[in-house]
Parts: sequence; structure tokens; C-alpha cells
Amino acid sequence: MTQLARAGSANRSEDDVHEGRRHDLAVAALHTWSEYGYSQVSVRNVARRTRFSHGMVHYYFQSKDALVAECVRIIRDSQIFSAGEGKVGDITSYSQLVADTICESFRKNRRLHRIRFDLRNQSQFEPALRVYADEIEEAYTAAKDAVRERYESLGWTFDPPFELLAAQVDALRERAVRAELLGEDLEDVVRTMHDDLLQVLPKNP
Amino acid sequence: MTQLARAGSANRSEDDVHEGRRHDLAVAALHTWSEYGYSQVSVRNVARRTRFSHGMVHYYFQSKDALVAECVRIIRDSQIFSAGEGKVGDITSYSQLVADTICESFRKNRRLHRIRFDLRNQSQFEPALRVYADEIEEAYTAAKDAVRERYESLGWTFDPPFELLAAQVDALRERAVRAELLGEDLEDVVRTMHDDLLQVLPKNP
Amino acid sequence: MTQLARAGSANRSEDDVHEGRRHDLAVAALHTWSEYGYSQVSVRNVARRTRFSHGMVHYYFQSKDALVAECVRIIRDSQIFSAGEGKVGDITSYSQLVADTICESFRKNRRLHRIRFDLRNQSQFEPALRVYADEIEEAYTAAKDAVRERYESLGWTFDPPFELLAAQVDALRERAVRAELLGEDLEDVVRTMHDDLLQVLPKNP
Amino acid sequence: MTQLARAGSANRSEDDVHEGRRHDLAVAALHTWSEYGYSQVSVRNVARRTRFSHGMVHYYFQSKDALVAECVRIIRDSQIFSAGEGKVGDITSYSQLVADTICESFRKNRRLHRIRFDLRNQSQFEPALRVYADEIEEAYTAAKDAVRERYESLGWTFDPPFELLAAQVDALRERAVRAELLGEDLEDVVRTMHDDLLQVLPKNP
DNA sequence: CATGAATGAGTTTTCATTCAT
DNA sequence: TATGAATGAAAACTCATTCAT
Repeated sequence: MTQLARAGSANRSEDDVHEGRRHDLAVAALHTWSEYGYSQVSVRNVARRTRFSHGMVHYYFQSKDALVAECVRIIRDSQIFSAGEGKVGDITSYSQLVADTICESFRKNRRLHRIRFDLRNQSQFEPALRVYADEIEEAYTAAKDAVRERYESLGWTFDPPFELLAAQVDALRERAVRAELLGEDLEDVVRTMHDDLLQVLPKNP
Repeated sequence: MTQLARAGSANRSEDDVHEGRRHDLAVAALHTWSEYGYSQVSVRNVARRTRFSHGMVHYYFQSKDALVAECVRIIRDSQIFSAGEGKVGDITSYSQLVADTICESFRKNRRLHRIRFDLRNQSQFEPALRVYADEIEEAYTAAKDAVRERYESLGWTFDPPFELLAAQVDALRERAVRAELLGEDLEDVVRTMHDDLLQVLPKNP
Repeated sequence: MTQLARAGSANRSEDDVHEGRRHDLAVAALHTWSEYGYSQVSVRNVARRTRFSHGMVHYYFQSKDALVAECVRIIRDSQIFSAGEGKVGDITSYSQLVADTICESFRKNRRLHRIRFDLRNQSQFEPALRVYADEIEEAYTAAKDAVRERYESLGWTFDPPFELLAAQVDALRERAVRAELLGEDLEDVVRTMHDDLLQVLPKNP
Repeated sequence: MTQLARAGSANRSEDDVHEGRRHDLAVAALHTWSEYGYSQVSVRNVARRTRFSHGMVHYYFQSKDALVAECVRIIRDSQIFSAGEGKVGDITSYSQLVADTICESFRKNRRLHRIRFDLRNQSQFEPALRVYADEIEEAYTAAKDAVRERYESLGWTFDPPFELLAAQVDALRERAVRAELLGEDLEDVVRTMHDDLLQVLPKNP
């Protein structure tokens, strides 16, 4: 093993540490975001959640914007849209599966969804945020397509079109997010969403 | 006409002027809000839109909160939810009417809807805004109830329940708001929303 | 009676009204001053206490300074230092009388004294206030001289000099003012001051 | 010496620098206070005295209140009440010593006394300031007690009570503060106070 | 006489950012 | 790497003052 290789390996491990720190800071930012909203995601507020100084945050992220970008990357990569994975034979039971998995994923990722909705809203007014909102939307589209194809492979044809159904499902998510933030019990929220999904998703004719 | 009466009338007209200015300032705030989002609705930003100083805005509104409250009052009183007024005989043509009027109202009030969605979002994180969001929600509920009753009087029973339909309709509005803000042509946006509404609203069996 | 005379008389009565208003406003200012301190004597705070607008205050007083000047004039003319009026034969009973009258005057005018102490303090830092503080001090000196002469006519010679005694008496007033403002019962405050005065004022040898 | 120890020592010295700056800023505030009064002790005015921006002052002091608190701490800890330290055998010469030390301390700390009197005055109207005024008053009480005990150990009994004497002494200080601020020569002021003290303090029978 | 519209400078505070160490 | 000193712009709000009516 050469000096160089050792140096390389050292750098590699330093890089890992670096990446780890970055990730930790972004996670702290996500917490702040989901609890207090985008407007409170300030470098200082985030740093306050960590054992680091606000100067540190600027060391790892060139700007507040870069911090937000990292948050978005985490959301995008975290499979918050996973739905309908698993094998079932008919449409009604597939819808059941979809409802179950959407609810399960919601339960786990509701804070990220809350951020997603907040970001989507803010991105209307801050053009700089649009690329981030779009990134997430793309991930969402991929997940939706998988479900649509599955439904179609089971012989279902969407009328009204699938897009409208997907929009409705997402509206249910948004509503659930709001309900929980306003203090409603999580289990009640999820149960309601599950019921609503079953009424809205395709059923065998 | 007596002195007193004249004085009274003078005060009345002065009050009107005062109320007019207040209203104008609130409208300026609404413009700022709809273009740049709630976070940019600062007293100075609003004043900058007018020919007045920021001290002026504080002269008319005791606080930023009072300014926001006036904005909300304007939205609440501006009939942005009006839909389905007019007489028609059957369900399909009533849905047509509803779609038409929703679209027409949207065309006129889309900036206010944009604010409404922003407010609803922010109110999740700023408890002080909740009363405002609720005020508007109440006005919305009243409008929705009128439509539901009309449908029911025409013999329609909602299954899935009306609430889900209403949520879907509002989601279509939100989507249209976003689409326009992202640069899509207003006419296209409205046409799409109209098509979607027709697919989603009740039809004669 | 000529037009002119009537006009003159009308002006006279208008002047009286004018003076009356000025006085009322200054009294309102004195209330604000004694309750909230000099820093809160703003044109608006004073106007708020009256049925007039803050513009009015500026109509009657060219500036905030002129308002303060009028306040001072009122204090100066209001005999807050009256003490020792009345006939008694020996020194001990004169001291008794002085203590009684000082306490009585304090009870009536304690708010004005509070203002006087506040003014004396502020005048150290705002040179513009010094003339006002001096005006009051002069009135005080006159009252003190009367008492001193009376003591001397009864055969008392001051050693330590009268000035030190007077300073001590005023310190007792200041202390009483503070005690009352901090919530102590007025009667207790006055009783304590009376006791202290008796211990401090001259007694027959 | 280990890394850790060095690091500790580095931190210690950094802390010292930080505390030093804080102290310097508070001293600047004390200067502003003694020259222009409490009402002018604004963050900006204080910053203006230094080479720093007003943002800096907020960096070191979370709020204006914290700045005031630090000022008070400095006053409290600066022994402005020290009097009568030293050994003497009889009452007259102890009074001499007390007068000397009070005057010496006054010469050094007259600006702090000025602030103390201003604070005591303001605290009547701003309840938030009372804790600060009380803090200083406590330090004063301790100093007074020491003197009283010393007099008593020399066989002196106070009648009128010691409290009245102490009030008179403090009134002399206040008067001296005012006299100097109004332009009188410091030496004259101190000489007068010294004379007055000797006339007022206990003497051998 | 009297009002209140309007201004501009002032207050405290927060924050993104830069930079020396 | 990491800190925290330092800045300057912006926020909400207050107030003395001027002035048209």
C-alpha cells in the first residue's frame, strides 16, 4: 500500500465524516422545517439544534440555499411515496394494498410530507425553490406511474384519468398532515385517510 | 340641513376616505402577498408598493397583524367561492353550471385563492394565523353547503361523501393556481380545470 | 358697546377657553407623568388621556417641550411646599406644626412631588429641562426661607446649617414618594414620614 | 502540557477575550448612561461610542436588558459604597475617616453614583428595572451596616436612628452628583460634601 | 379651532453572510 | 476543520413634528 493510497483512503474516510456531518446538519434542518415551517429554517435555528456553531453550518453549506437543497435531496431519496408494492390478484384487493401502504408510509414519513407541501407552496413565490420542488415531484411521478401501470395490468382503465385520482390522493395526504399538525390524534388521522382512500380508489366492477 | 347634520355628513365622508385608504393599503398588501408570499408581506414592502411611507401603514394599521386581518376580511367578503348560482333542471346541467361558475370565479379571484392556499399553509406553523385561516374556511363551508344541498334537492346522493368531492375540487383549484404561477397560460389553465371538473362532478345516471 | 368692544370681549372669553384647554391638557400630561414617568410623556400618550387628538396638543403647545414647560408652571404655582403656616409659641410645637403641614401637603401633592423628583433627575441629562427644574427649585427656596426665618425668630440657630436640614427633609419626601409608588400604604408612608420629621426637626433645648 | 490542556487554556483565553469585550461594551454603556441618562442608553447609541456596529452589541448581549443587567453588575461589584475602612480609636476621628473615605470613593465613582440615582428613579416607573435597583440597594445596605456596627462598637447609639443618618448621607451624595453635573468644580463639590458630612456625622459628646 | 394624514428618524431585534484565527 | 467575531440589512413598531383642510 503506497503513501498515496493511504492518503487516498484517509481522505475517503474524512470525506465520509464530512458527508456524515452534512447529512446530520440537513436532518436537523428537516426537523426545524417540519416543526416550525420554512420561514424558521434559519442557519442559526438549525445550528441551535446541533452541537455545532452556526459558522459550521456555513462551513458545510455555502449558503442557506445549499442547506435547503440537501434537505430536498434527502426527501427525494427517502421513498416517501412508496405504495402498492406486493402481489395481489384483483383490483379491489390491490386498492386495499395501496391504501395500506400509503397509510403506512404516511405514518412513517408524515414529517417529510409536511415539508414537501410547505416547499411546494413556498416554491410558488421563491423561484429558487422551484428546482427543488420539481425534483421531488419527479420522484413522486415515478412512484405514481408504478401504481398506474399495476392497475392497468390488472385491467383497470382510468376514467376520469389517473392524474385526477392521484391529485385526490395527494390532497388526502395534505389534509391528513394538516389535521395532525392541528392536534388531531395520529391514529384517528390515519384511520380517516385509510377510509377515504378506500372510497376513492378503484374497485372491482 | 342643520350644522350638525352637515358635520355628521362630513365625518361620514371623512370616515369613508379613511376606510378607503385602509382598504387600498390592504389591497396593496394582497398584491404583495399574492406575488411574493406571506413572508414578504412586511410593512415596508407593502408601503413600497404605494406612494406612502411605512409610517403611514402603521398609521392605518396598529400592527402588521391588523393588516393581515384586514386582508383576510377582504378575501372572506369577496365571494371567491361562489358557485352554482342559477337555475337548472337536471344533475348533469347543474354540474355544468357549477363548473362554469367555479371557473369564472377562479378567473376573477385566482390571486385571492393563491393567498388563501398560502395562508392555510402558513397557519400550520404560525398559530396566530389560524383564526384567519378558519374565518375563510367558514365562508368556504357555507358556499359548499349551498352546492351540496342543491345537488341533493336534485336527487343526487353522494357516495363517496360530498366532503371528498369538495376536497378534490379544491385540490383542482390549488393545482390551477400553481400552474398559472409557474407560467402556464391562464386560458389553458382554466380550460383544463373546467374539463377536470366535468369529469369529477356528478352526472345523470 | 361697540363692535370692537364686543369683539374684544369675545376674544377675552375665547382666550379663557384657550387657556382652559391648555391647562386641561397640561393636567393630563401631569397625570401621565406621575404614573408612567417622563419618558412616557409623549404627545400621543397625553392626548389619549383626553378627548382630543394628538394634533390638538400640538395646536396648543408648539412642541413637547412647551407642554412640559406648562406642567412645570402648574407645579410651581401649586404651593406644594407650603409648610409651617400658623402661629405657635415655642420651637417644639412649631416643629410639630411644620411636620403636620409638610405631611398634609405631601398627602395632597405627592404626585406633583413625584414629578418634581423625576424632573430634577432628568434635568441632569437634558439641559433643556434645567430651566424648569430651577423654576421649581426657586419656589422651594422661598418656602424654605419662610420656615427658616420663623425658626430664627423663635430663637433657634441652625448648626448644622439649615440647608442640611432642608436637604434631609426633602430626602424624606423623596423616600416617601418611592415607598408609595412601590406599593406601600399611603397612611403608613405618611405616618413614617411624620415620625421621621419629628426626630429631625429642632426641639426645645 | 497535553493537547487538551492547551486547548483548555486556549478556550480560557478566548473566554477572557469574550468577557473582556462584553465588559468593554458595558463600560461604554455606562459612559452613555452617566452622560445622557437611561433614556439614551440605546443599543445604537452605545455602539456609536465604540468602533463596532450595533449588531455587535447584540452579538454580546442578547437584549438591551442583558446590557443593562451587566451595567448593574459592574456597579454592584465596584465597591462604590466603601466607607470607614481603617482603625481609629474614637468616634470623632472615625467620623473623620468615614467622611474621608466617602469623599474619596465619591471622587472615583461619582459617575456610577449618578447612574445609581438615575436607575433608582427610573425603576419607580419601569418595574423591570426594580430588580436591578434592588441589587444595588442590597450592596449599599451591606456597606451601611458595616459602618453602623463600627459606630456602635465605639459606643455610639443612634438617635435619631441610623437609617435617617444614612439617608441624609446619601442625599448629600445625590446633591454632589447634581452639583458636578451642573458644572460646579469637582474639588469644590467634594470639599462641600466633606464639610457637610463632618457636620452630620456623630461626634464625641 | 381642531383634526388626522403623513413623514422620517428613532427604537429593539433577527439573520445571512463573511472572515480571521 | 471549526469557531465565533463582526457586519449590515431588514423586520415591527413608536413618536415628534408638520401640514392641508
